[in-house]
Amino acid sequence: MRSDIGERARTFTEAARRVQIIRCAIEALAEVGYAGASLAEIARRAGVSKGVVSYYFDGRDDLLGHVLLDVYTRAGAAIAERTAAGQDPAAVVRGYIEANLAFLGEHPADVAAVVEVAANARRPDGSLRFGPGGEDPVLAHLEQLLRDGQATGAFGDFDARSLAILIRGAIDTASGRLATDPAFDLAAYTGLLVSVVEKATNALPWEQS
Amino acid sequence: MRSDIGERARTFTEAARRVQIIRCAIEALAEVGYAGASLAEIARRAGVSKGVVSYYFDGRDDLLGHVLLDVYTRAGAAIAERTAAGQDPAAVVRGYIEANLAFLGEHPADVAAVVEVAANARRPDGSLRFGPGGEDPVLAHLEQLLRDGQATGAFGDFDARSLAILIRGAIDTASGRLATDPAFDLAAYTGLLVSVVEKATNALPWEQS
Amino acid sequence: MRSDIGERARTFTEAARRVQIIRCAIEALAEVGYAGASLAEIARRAGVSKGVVSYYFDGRDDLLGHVLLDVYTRAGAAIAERTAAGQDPAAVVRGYIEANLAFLGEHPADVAAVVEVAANARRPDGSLRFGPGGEDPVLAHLEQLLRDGQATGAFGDFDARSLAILIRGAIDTASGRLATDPAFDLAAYTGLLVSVVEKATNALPWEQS
Amino acid sequence: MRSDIGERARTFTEAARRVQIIRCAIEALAEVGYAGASLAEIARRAGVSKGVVSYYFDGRDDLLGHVLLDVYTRAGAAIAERTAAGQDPAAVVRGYIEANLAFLGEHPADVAAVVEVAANARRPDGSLRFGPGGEDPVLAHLEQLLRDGQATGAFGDFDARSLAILIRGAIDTASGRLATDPAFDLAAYTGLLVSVVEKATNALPWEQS
DNA sequence: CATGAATGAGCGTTCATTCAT
DNA sequence: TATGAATGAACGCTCATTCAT
Repeated sequence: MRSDIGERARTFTEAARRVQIIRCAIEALAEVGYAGASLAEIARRAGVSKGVVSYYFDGRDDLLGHVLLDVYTRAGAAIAERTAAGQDPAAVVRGYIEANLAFLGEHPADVAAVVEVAANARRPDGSLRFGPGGEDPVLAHLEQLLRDGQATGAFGDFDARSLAILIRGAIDTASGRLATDPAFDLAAYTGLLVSVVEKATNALPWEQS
Repeated sequence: MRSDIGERARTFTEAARRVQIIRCAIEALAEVGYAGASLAEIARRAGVSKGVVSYYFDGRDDLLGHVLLDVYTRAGAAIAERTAAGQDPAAVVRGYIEANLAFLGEHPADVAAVVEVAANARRPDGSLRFGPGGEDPVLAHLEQLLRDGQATGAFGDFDARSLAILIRGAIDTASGRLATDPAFDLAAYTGLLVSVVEKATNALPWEQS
Repeated sequence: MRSDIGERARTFTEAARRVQIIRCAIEALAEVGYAGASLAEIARRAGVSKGVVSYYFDGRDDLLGHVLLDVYTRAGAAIAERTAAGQDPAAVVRGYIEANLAFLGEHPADVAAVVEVAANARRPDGSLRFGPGGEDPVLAHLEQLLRDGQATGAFGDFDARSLAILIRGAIDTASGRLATDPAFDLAAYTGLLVSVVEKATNALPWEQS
Repeated sequence: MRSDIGERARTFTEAARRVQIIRCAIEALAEVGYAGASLAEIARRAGVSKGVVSYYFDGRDDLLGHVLLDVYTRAGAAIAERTAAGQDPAAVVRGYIEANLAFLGEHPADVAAVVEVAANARRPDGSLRFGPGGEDPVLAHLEQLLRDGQATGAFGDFDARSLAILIRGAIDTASGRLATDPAFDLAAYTGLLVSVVEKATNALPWEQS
C-alpha cells in the first residue's frame, strides 16, 4: 500500500496503524531528534517491525511529512477556534498567540517534532523540504490577521509582514525553551508577548485602553 | 595533530588550513544542513581529501565545535562593540539588537551554520551537545542587559527573562527568514524589533492602563 | 537483531546463519589472521554482504567472542568425555592430553582461530580482552586435575601449577606446528607428551635421587 | 635511505637512531600489541615524527622484521654462551632451557614483542611472514642439541623432533604467563622444566643420578 | 636529516529500502 | 498484512605511505 496523501484511508484498522506510527514518530523526534528517529527506532516504539512502517508510508520522508501534516492539522484546528471571524482584530491576534502557546504547552512533543522535521528534512539536492518556500502559509495567515486589523482601523500603521515574522519567531522559540528549560514560565511568557503585540499594534499608543 | 582549543596554532600554514576547513564547513552546513555536511562534503568543498579534515580536527564533532566557537567569537566581538558600558540602557539594548541583526545580514551563512550545529549536535546519549543546558549564556547576557536598565530605572517593570527570550526568538527567526525569503526586509525588521522593544521596556507607559 | 548470548536463537534460519558466519569467521581467522579477518572478508567467504554480519552479531567483537565460545564449547565437550570422574588420576590426565591433541588434529582451524582471537582481541584501553586475566579457567582446570592426583597419592610431589603451565604450553604450541609444518607427527607428539607427563607425575620415582 | 639488512650502517648516529626506534617499537609491541603498535605510536614513543621511521626503515614491515632480528640476535648470544661445545649434552640442554627462560625473565618486553610480530606479521596473501616456513632454525637447533646427546649415548631413545617442539612450547608459553600472571614463578617453572626434560632424555630412567 | 602535510584505501558501523515468505 | 532477512551506499575514522620543503 502506498500512502497517497489526501486519499481516504481504506479501513479503520489501517488508519489506526498510521496514527499509531505517526504518534511514535513524534515521540522519537522529540526525544532523540531528527537523526535519532530512524525507522528502526520508530518501529521499536510502535512495537512493530521496520517493514510495517515502510508498508504504511512511502518511506521515511513520507512518514515525517505526515507528522507535519498531523500536527499542523490539530494545531490549526485549535488556533482556528480562537481566531474565528466576528471578533475584533485585537482579540483575534491575542487569541492567535494564546492558542499557539497553549498548544505548545499542551503538546510540547508534537511541536518539537515539527521543529525537528521542518528544520532538517531536505531534498536530495540539500534544499529544505518543508522550508518556507515561496509563500509560507503559516506566516501569511498571521500577516493577514494583522492586515485585517489595519484595514478596520483597529491597528495602527506598522509593517505587518515584519510584525508577523516577529510574532512567529517569539512563538517558535518557546518550543525549544519549554523542552530544555525547566524554569521557563509559559504563562508569563504568553502574557508578555500578548502585551508587547498589543503595544505594537495599537493605533494610538498614548490612549491605549 | 590534535585541536587543542585555546592553544596557539603551531604554524601559520596550519592555522590557515584550519580556517579554510572551518569556512567550508560553515558553507556546507548552511547549504546542505547538518546531516549533509559530512566530512566528505566538507573536504570536497575544501578541495582536499577526507583525511585532511581528520588531520586538523579531532573528528567531526570537534570541527563543528570549532565552527560554533569561530562564529560566536566573531559575532560576540561585533555585539560587544555596540553594547559597550557607559551608554544608557536603551541604547545598549538597541545596539544589541542592531548588532545581532547586522551580523546576520552580513554573515547569514555563519549564523545558519551555528543554528544547524546547535540544533542537531547530540551526545551519544541523545541529549543536545550545545543545547541551552542549565544556564544558556547568550540568553543570560541579554537578560542582564535588561535587568541593568531596570536597576537604573531607565526601564519599567517587566519580566526580564521573558522579554529576553522574546527578543532572542525574534532575532533567531530572522536567520531562517533571510535564508529562504528573498523578499525579507532586514532593515525594516530591525526597525520594528527595536521599536517594539522600546515600547516593551519603556519606564513611563503613562497612558497605559 | 542482537546476539544475546545464552538466549535461545529465535528461529532455525537465524541459528543456521549464525553458525555459518561463525564457521566462515573461523576459516578466515585461521587463514589470514586476526587483522585479515575483517567483516568484509568474513562476509565474502559467507557469500553475503557486510551488513548481514552486523545484522546477526553485535559487531565484530561480538562475533569473535562467539567464535571463542563456539570452539571452547565443542572442545570442552570432547575433553570432558575423556576426563570423566571415577577414573584414576593418571588416566584422567592422559585423557586430557589426548583429547586436547585429538581435537587439535581434527579441528586445526578452530584452534588456530581461537589462538588468533585470544592473542589479539583487545579492549579500547589496550588490554587483552580474552587474556588470562586473573584466574584463567582453562589452566585452573588442568591444575586441579593434577592436584586431584596428588591428593589421592597417585601423583608425586611436584609443582602442580608449573606442570599445568608446561602441559598447556606443550599442547598450545602444537596448533601452530600443525598449521605450518606438514611433517609434524601429531601421534608421535601425543605419545611423547603423555610419556613425559607420566614421568613428571610419577609417585614412585624410587630410583630417582 | 633504505634499510638493506646486512649492510653496515653508515654512521654511528644513524645506527643509534635505528636502535632507538627498534627499542621503542619493542616497547609499543609489548604494551599495546601488534595492531596498536602503529608507526605513529612508535614515533611518539621515540619522540620523532612518523617520517623518521619511514626514513630509517623500509616501512612498518621492515621495522618489525628488524625487531625480530634484534631480539633473536641478543637472545641467541645469551643462549650460545650456555650451550658452548665441550660440555656434556645434559648440561647443554639444561643450559639452553635456563638461558631461554633467564632471557625471558630479564627481557620480557623483547620476547613479548617477538611473539607479537611472529604471530601477526603477514604477507599480502595472508600467510605468516615470519612463520616457521619450511625449516624453522630455532627448532632445528634445539633438535640438534638433543640428537647430539643421543649420538653420544648420553640420552636415551626418544623422538628428538617431538621433544624439541615440546620444550619450545613450554618455553614460549612462559612469555605470555609472565606478562599476565603476577603470581607466575619463573624460577620454579625453570626448575620443573629442566627436571622434566632430564627425565625425558635420560638413557636409563631407573638409574637416574 | 627531519618534518608534517596530504593521500587513499580500508576499516567497522548504520540505515533506508526491498522483497520473499 | 506483517515479518525479518538482506542489500548497498554512505558514514566517521585510522593508518601506512609519499613527498615537498
